[in-house]
Amino acid sequence: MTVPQSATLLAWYDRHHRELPWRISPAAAKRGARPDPYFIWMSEVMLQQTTVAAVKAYFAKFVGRWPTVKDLAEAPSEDVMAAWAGLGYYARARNLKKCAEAVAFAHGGVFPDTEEGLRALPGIGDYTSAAVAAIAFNRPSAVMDGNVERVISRLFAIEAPLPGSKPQMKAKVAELTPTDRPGDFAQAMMDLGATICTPKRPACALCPFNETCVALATDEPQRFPVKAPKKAKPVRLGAAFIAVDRAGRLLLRKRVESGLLGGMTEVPTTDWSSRQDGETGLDSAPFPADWQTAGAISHVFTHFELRLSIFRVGPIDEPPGNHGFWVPVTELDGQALPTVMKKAIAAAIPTAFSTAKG
DNA sequence: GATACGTGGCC
DNA sequence: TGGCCAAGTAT
Repeated sequence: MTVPQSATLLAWYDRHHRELPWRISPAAAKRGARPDPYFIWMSEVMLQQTTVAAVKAYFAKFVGRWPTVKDLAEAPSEDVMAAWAGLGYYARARNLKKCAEAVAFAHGGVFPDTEEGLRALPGIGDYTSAAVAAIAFNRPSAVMDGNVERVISRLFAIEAPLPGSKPQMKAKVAELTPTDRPGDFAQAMMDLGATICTPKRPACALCPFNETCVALATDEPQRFPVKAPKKAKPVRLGAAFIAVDRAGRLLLRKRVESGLLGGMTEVPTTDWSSRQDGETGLDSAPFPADWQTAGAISHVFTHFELRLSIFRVGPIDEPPGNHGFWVPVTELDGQALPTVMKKAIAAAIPTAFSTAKG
């Protein structure tokens, strides 16, 4: 055998597949069973750029609270955003809701069963449309995520850097994908990448492809995939304001629907680039008050690092004017607070969350 | 094609 | 401990 065969991988998958809450077993799939497309879609959206470990609790929470796509479509957006809080990439949650509404109200509650039909829905791109088509509907789509890129780049020792080499790799995936059991094949490639063909220290001795892998035969597998160099992260500075009234309520705001942390809840802050190092930002407080310093936090986003000076005041009488909405400090868990905002609050009110981070 | 978009875990 | 990484999509 000189080239990789799908049957080799499928035999490995039969014995070494991961058991995950949204999956059915390969034995059941062979008997003709299919998983719930709603579960597969939900898991795939949550898993975009996110680890299985982080997704599990959120998946259980979402399908427990909204067992069908219709339930999710009819849920208030604020509830969906609050349930997603902490998982990151919040455009996924906004699109999840839009997609559920499209399926429930424009497709009769039934997911499209083709890659093209799925691709037209909000939040579903090249990867997710192929993955849902293959896994939920057993379509022979070429499924390529970061795991598959790593496996393919090593199997064929592809020197061209990502992302430019994606079309070349996708052609290899399409060539390998079988018409029999394409859903299991897609999941097998991802399981292989996640458990054997790992970024560092791959377990090549256990790999079903170790007799045909060009990188293993001629090079260091962990050198692949070759990637374009990354850009440096700039630092942005700002200040956050923690105001508590005499009733023990915290002042919050809702962010605009688009962009960074779009649609999520925040504490009042200055903007995050104008302040020069050394200034306090107090002149940008939401209202005049006896603001006290309460430390600082740092938070790393995908493309910049944010350093926030924290100021607090209270207990105070509610100031005149509309500055947002006031929520009891004991009820913050029901809010759509992203992690960076929980850090800012915890810096000023250490008891605000049972699991404060940062 | 380049850029915006979160978070937590690992070494 | 700071950089890297994890089942990408939208614009």
